[in-house]
Amino acid sequence: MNPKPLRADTERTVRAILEAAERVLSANPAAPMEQIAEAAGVARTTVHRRFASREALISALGAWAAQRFHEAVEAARPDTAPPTVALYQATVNVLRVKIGWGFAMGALPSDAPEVARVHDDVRAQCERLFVRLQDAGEIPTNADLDWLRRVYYALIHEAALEAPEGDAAIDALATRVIDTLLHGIGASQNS
Amino acid sequence: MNPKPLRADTERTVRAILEAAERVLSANPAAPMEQIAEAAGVARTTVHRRFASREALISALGAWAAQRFHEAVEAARPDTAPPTVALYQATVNVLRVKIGWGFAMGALPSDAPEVARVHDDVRAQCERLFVRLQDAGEIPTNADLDWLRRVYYALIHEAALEAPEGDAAIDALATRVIDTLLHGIGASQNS
DNA sequence: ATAACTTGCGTCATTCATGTTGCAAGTCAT
DNA sequence: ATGACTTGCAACATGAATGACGCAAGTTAT
Repeated sequence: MNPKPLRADTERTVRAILEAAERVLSANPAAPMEQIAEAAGVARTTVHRRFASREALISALGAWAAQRFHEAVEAARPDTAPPTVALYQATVNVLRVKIGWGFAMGALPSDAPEVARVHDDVRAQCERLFVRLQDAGEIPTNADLDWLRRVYYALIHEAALEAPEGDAAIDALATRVIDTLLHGIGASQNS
Repeated sequence: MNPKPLRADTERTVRAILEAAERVLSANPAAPMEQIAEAAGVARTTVHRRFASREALISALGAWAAQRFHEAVEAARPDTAPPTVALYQATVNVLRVKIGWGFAMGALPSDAPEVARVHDDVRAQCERLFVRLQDAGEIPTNADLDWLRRVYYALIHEAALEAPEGDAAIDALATRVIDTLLHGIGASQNS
């Protein structure tokens, strides 16, 4: 997909800029390019060299996050692994990405068709997984799958705000999300 | 609270501007004042006459929405009505406000202490209501009340995106929110 | 080692949003 | 009806963000 492999130099710079953009813009979506450059430890002109315009940077940020999102779901093998396992693994993986790239994933008006395509793909995978969960008897067959998916996204979004560090904490978070999704507030599940 | 009662003229203009700001900014938070003025059907200078700066307008918008939010919860008598009734009524009322003032309520970095105070008040009312629901046996006593409240907010936020018109639709939405909150995805409650 | 590339810095042009003011015409309250 | 207030319009001032250059110094790959 990349006809010309980037120089090691360049790649480091691009990554630094994207990470800085996530950090700065999540605090203030209207932050000027200069703040992003400063946070990335580069000159403002360098940002403009890598990303022609502010819009291009935002767009690239969205595409980058969408890619990580897609990888996170793929890694859970939602179409082949046992559905309850896949749901748990996908939750953990997506939580990780969302904690680090929350702005780029959520508060971004991504009008890019390429990004929309990835999100549609993930949505389709999510819905297939829910159907598999229904077949396994984990979800009632009369459940509204669209509402289910929206609640699932919303719970992940909410949980990611806690932004814990350790693996154990993220496991606990994922467990809580799935518990709440399937059984609502109340006693934790004893499976 | 208002030492000088506004002229009928002025009040209409102010309301039109606030409503336009909600509409325009929810579509594009960085929209220039001119777009807001246009949407309100007034000249740009008039907006500046009523609100000294952009920041002042945003702040007033947040304060206005916070007020409606507070009224919505108050009207449900959360401290005196039977807790399940209060929960339902508060959900319906807040959904109404949130549908019309979603931007001002949610996507607003309200640093104003006055607004923060109102939100804190509502949060306290919400938590008292949850305790009453625990006492009534509707919520397990081992529930994490903070997580519960955050999920409740998130579900209302998500439900409000459907933005239905009729009373019946909002009733259905509130029922779904509470059902999901208490029992998770699955068969609807048969109370 | 060398050729190609990248970066930082200073500089400049341009565009755009914001905020202000004065005045004529219209609206409101009493 | 009258005095006070509000609005639209046009014009102006200002500041900030964006984006583009060229050049000297440093880095990378082969």
